[in-house]
Amino acid sequence: MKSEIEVFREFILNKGLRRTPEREQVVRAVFAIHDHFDVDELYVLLRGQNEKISKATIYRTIPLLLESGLIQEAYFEDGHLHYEHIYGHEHHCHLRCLDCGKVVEFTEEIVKDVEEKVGEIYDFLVTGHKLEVYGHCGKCKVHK
Amino acid sequence: MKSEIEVFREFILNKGLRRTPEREQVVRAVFAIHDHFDVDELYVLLRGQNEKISKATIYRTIPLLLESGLIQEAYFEDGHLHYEHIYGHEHHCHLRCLDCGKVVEFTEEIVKDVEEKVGEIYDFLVTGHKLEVYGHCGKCKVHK
DNA sequence: GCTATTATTGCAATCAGTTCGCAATAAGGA
DNA sequence: TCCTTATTGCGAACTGATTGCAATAATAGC
Repeated sequence: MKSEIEVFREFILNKGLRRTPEREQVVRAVFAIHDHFDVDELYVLLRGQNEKISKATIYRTIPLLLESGLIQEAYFEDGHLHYEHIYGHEHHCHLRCLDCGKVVEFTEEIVKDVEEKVGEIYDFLVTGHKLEVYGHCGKCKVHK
Repeated sequence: MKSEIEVFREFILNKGLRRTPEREQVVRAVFAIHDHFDVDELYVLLRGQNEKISKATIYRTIPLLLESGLIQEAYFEDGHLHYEHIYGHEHHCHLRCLDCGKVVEFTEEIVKDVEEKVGEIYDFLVTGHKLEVYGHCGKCKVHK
């Protein structure tokens, strides 16, 4: 299996874009975080490694990562989007605690069937889904 | 079944808040739009009816509508959240076209089972879910 | 390897959506 | 009817994200 950097380089090449150290730093940071992240976390991580990268560049790199399929939007919270890397990971859904914000990942094959069924009914070429289940986690639900 | 205004009034009363014409205008606007909406659309609608309401008040009313269960967040797009009224409507999911932005609503009972199952496994008190299936609609997929 | 072309970067200015401070207003209890 | 204080509207402020521009650096052609 290709590494994420290889996938990214192929993508960049195919699009006729340029391979820059800044973009690859972002790719590495994204795959160094094994959790959901936002732009600011990437920025802090890279700056902490003495990488000289601007936030604007990170913002400009995000759409490339989305388009190349390396990351996807995970959820919107605290006024901005959070992402997660998906390359090399099987698809999963999120279970979120409305009180403490804890997020658990789970997989559910049956949603694939829903995708297929809905796509047929409404004549869509379905490419994916996002399922978020929410409620109150074990710790938080005792206070309810 | 209680009307949305009645539900809202009860909520306001229970919270010890005050019943104001501005808040009720927002409730009416929300239920006058039979589609997804954002804050600006509410504002334009209300202003078009010569209602003198400020955007700040609409922003301040949204959390009340969420908490009272009259509306829910539908999706994040174009840099801001979009909502939909849910009181009096059965739960539904969204099928979205990634190209033209078209949104189709559908219902899928099976997701309820997923909720239950996942809640048990991870010890969550599940209160709801959000499922968004995306792809390319009939019109847009021909260009792919 | 060198040069020319032009995509990319960093910075600061800008923009859009949302929140906040504050004085004026008005809801609801006494 | 009066009093207390929540709510409103306004504009300023804030935040996340985008953009214009000059400097830089990646690629293609020689």
